[in-house]
Amino acid sequence: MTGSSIRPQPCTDQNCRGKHAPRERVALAKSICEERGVQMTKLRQQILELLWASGRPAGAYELIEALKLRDSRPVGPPTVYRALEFLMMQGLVSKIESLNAYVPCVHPERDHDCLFFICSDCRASVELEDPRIKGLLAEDAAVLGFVATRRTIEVEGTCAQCMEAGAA
Amino acid sequence: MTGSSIRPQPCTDQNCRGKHAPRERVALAKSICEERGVQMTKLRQQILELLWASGRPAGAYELIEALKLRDSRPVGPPTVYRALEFLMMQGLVSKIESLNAYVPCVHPERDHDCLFFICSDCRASVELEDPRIKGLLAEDAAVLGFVATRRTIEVEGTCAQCMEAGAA
DNA sequence: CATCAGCACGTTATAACATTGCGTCCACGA
DNA sequence: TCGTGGACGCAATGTTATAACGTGCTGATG
Repeated sequence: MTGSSIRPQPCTDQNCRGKHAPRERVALAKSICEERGVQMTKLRQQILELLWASGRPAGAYELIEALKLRDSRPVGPPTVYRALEFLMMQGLVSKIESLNAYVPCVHPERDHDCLFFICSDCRASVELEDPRIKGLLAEDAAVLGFVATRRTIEVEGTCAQCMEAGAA
Repeated sequence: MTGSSIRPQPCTDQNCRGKHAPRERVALAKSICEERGVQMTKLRQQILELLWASGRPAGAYELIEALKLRDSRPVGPPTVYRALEFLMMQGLVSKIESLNAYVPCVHPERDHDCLFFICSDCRASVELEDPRIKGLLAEDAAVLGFVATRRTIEVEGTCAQCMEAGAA
């Protein structure tokens, strides 16, 4: 047990996804963009909504499909990738590298830098923040004289629900 | 500073890549396979050697090219991907997800679970072990009731050499 | 010895993910 | 009114990864 000092800030309990209404998160994203003087266009917003609606990491081509279905809007890959890039720049979306998929960031209002737990079974992902890990990474980087710009931390495995289901 | 307790085990100093001779590491890999009763075939060994020779993360298709050049041996993508999968299973190679590229593991003899620092400038990567981070991840996973099987920790940025070069 | 199982690897095709390059439209300010 | 810059449309292409199926070797067993 390292059970001392600073605890992780997992949004108080572990699964924010259920707690924050997608609409509210999208509204928050819009206000953030406004503050920053950048444009939350219709396309960008739709993509963010789709990601929130999805409940699990979504690939770019899934989003293309979804946009086509949702309002018969045919968009090409570059369009979607540009929108995703914008959303990532703004910290509203993260890419899960090990899945080549994208998820909405639960706390764009805070400075992110997230840690993802990804269930190989149900394909869901949970986002967590753990400043202690961030600290250790900073420490290790300092030892190497390395100046970090981006961190990717992904843990694959089986989530609690799937463990139970599997055990049954 | 968290400068107490257990320190990372970065192979004593930070950049093993220079210290361990590729040949010796390949030999080690072979002996490990032998112990485990799995086959280090010619192809697998060649790929491992190429990765060691490369000095930086190499993509699967780069390896295909290299094999073609090296001994006019034309292999298809599935062949290379299978070999890489084997090497990863044995802990001899890791995939850098954020680059879609592969690197040889410096310490297959130890239980790995590595942390990579990747320079966006020179494209080199440095592998580190930090048991403290592993511990924190385990702790966070436990809180979620999550059973982890694989960890991906990648830090992108600029390495010390490139920082200096850039500053000049 | 025949045979059969297991495996590594070969081969073709295709899926999945991502980018380049260029053109158009539109809002906004000079 | 014109020019500028950002966002998007679009065609083509590049890059990464896998599916599906076939072949050849090796080693165990009857």
